[in-house]
Order: sequence, then structure tokens, then C-alpha cells
Amino acid sequence: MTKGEKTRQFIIEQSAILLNKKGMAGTAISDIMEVTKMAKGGIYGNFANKEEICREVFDYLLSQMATRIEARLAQENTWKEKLLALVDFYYDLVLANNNGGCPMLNFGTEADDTDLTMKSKVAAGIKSTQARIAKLVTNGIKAGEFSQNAHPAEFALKMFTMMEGGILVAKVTDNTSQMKTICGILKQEIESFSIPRT
Amino acid sequence: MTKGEKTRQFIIEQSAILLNKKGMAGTAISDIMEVTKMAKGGIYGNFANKEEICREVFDYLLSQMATRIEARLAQENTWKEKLLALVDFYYDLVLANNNGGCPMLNFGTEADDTDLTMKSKVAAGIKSTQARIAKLVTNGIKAGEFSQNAHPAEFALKMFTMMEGGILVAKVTDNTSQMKTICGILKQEIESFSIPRT
DNA sequence: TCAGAAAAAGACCGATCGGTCTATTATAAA
DNA sequence: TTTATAATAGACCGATCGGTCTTTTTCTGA
Repeated sequence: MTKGEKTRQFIIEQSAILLNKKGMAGTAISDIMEVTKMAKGGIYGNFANKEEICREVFDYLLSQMATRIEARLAQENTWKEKLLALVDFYYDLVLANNNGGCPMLNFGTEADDTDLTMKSKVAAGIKSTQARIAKLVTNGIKAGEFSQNAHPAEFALKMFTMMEGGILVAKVTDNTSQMKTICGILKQEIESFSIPRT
Repeated sequence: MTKGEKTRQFIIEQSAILLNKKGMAGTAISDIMEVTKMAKGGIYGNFANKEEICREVFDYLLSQMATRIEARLAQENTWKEKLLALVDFYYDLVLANNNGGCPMLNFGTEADDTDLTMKSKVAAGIKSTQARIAKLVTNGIKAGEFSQNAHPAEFALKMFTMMEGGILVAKVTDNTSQMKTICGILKQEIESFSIPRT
């Protein structure tokens, strides 16, 4: 990793939460200068323009989430436990920390009518997030943990949309009680298609 | 209604979709001048600042939705039909038209970390939207259309969050199929707590 | 240790930002 | 029709925007 690559990564990491909170249009290069304590030349020596910083920050935030999720799920032994842990993960990661919430929600709502490139990046993120959930259900069915009647894609859609909606509610109302209820509903649904251990 | 009040309303109406699409930070006064075909003095003669325009536009978008919902629900006779119509309404209004989507989602995600005033306005909107859904369920229970086991607040939370999440997915992926699935799931759930007519 | 290259600083640029102010125009009551 | 008033146009303001460019500093390999 060259010095340039390190600095580039440093800028991305320092700007990530800022951009996730204030948005792309709401974040100025001067804000990024402030948070990185770098001069403008240092920023633009590593990025062509603001758009590029936004794109890389979004990629970073998504891959960071993915990494943390993988690590968390690896601790669990059954697909059911992994799925339950994933529910908790969203509650913890997105709300407990002061991160600005889910990047797919933030960047997605800002980009949907204005930024085609970012929009398709978010679409890819949503797709793989739902695929991750669906895969856990599918594996659980194969392993005999879940009923054949469980619907992987449908549950993934339900879980993803409720989580995103729940994050919106929690952040706007400054109250996590509804998010807790949502997690409870989802866990109950997971129980409902689980096959009791004999 | 004085001329000033008319112009004020005109500016709000013309700017509403623009602001809902491009966001508060992403919309410049020059954009509002363009869409209203008014000069800067005309805008600032009617509003103290950009924030005030944003606030009034949000109020307008919410009350517009409320009005349309009331009108649509008034056409139905039973609480169940009203509830089913509300599901369809969100699908139609928010996605079919090129409106920029749900203002609570758009303004909420932008404001949650930056704008306390707007944030509490969105919180109020979310609360009353959920209350509207819950009320339909409660009335349905009272009228004997729904089972006593139906949970108004929980269903309202589920429906609201799935809808908002579904709108995000639909807008970002340019595809309404998942939103359709969500509506199907919700309608099925409404059926599940409905008492068959004798 | 030093020379060449890579990286960063910061002055600078034109454009645009939100917002103000005065001159002009439209309105409405007398 | 006149006159006071309300409303709008548009020139203007300083600040800030994203981005460039030259200079200075830092790094690195010989």
C-alpha cells in the first residue's frame, strides 16, 4: 500500500460517517477538509472530484457492514441462530452507534431521482443484502432447520423493508422502541417457520 | 385569499415535487425561480428563507396525501375495504406518478441528522400515518370485521415500515415488482385477521 | 546523502450559493 | 382616476461552492 493509497483510504474513512449523515449535496469539500485536517490539494490529489469520494465512501460503508456481518454470523452455528443474529445486528450496528444509519437508505433516497451511478450502486447493495438473508433461509431449509414452507425471497424482502422503514422511524423519532418491535416481529416469524429440535 | 397568499401557495405547489425529488440541500433558490418563472424578489417577498419554503412544501405534500387518502377511503364501505384500498393507494400514488416518492422518506432521511425542526415535522407525519392505519384496524375490530386478535399498532408499524422500505427498493431499482409483493403480503395479512362474512 | 518522484499545501479561479435592497409594476380602495 | 399600498423584478452583496495550479514538503530508492 503506497502512501497515496493510504491517504486515499484515510480520507474515505474519515468522511464516511459525515457523508452518511449530511448527505452528498449537504456535505462540502470544506467539511471533508475539516474532518481529515487536510488541505484542498491533498484531497484533490487523491480524488478526481466530489462524486468519486461519495462513490468510494458508499462502497466503503457497504463493505464495512458486510465484513462485520460475516464476522458476527461466523460466531453462530446454526442457520437459525445466524438469522436471529442478523436481526440483532441491524438493531445494534445501525442504531446504537451514531453512524448516520443505513447507507442504502441515506444514499438511496438522495440518489434515486438525481444520480444514476449512485442509484445503481445502491440497487446492487440492496440486491446482495436481500440475497444474504434469503441464502440463510435457503440453507436453513436444506439443513432441516426451517420448514419447506418458508419462503426465502419473500422473507428477505419483508425483513429488509421492515428494517429500512424501522431505521427511518427510529432515527426521525429518536426512539428505538418501534425498531425493537420490528425485530420482535421478525424473530417471531423466524420461529414460525423453524422446525423444533427433537 | 390575497394576491400574496395566492402567490405563496403557487410557489409551494410548483416547488413541491422538485424539492421532494432533489432534496433540500440539492435544490437551489434558482431552481425554484426556474420552476415558478419568478424572480428572486418575488420568492423572497413571500418567504423569509429557503428553510421556510422547505417546511411549507413538506406540510403541503403531507396534507395533499392526507386529502387524497380521505377521499379514496370515503369510497369504501367497510373497514376492511378501506384498509385494502389504503394499501393500493400507496402503491398507486407513490409509484405510478412521478412524484419523487414519499415525502416522509425523503425529508426524513435528509433531516434526521441535520435539521431538528424538519425532523420533528416528519416524526409527527409518521405518527399520524401509523395512527390512521391503526384506527382502521381498531374500527374493524369494533365492527366485527376483524378478529379480536388483530393488533392495530403492530400492524400499522408493519405496514408503514414495509411500505417505506418498499418505496426505497422500487425507486432505487426502477422496478415495482417487489413493491407489488409487499402489497400482496399486507393484503394477505389483512385477510388473515378478517372474520369471514356469514 | 542526495536526487528524483510522489504527495500535499494553499493561493487562486469563476460560478453559484442564499439573501438583501431599491426601483418598478400591479392592485385595490377612495 | 387618483393614490396609497402591496407585490414583484432584478441588480447587487459577501460567502461559499467545486475544482485547478503552482509551490513546497515529504518520501524513497540509489
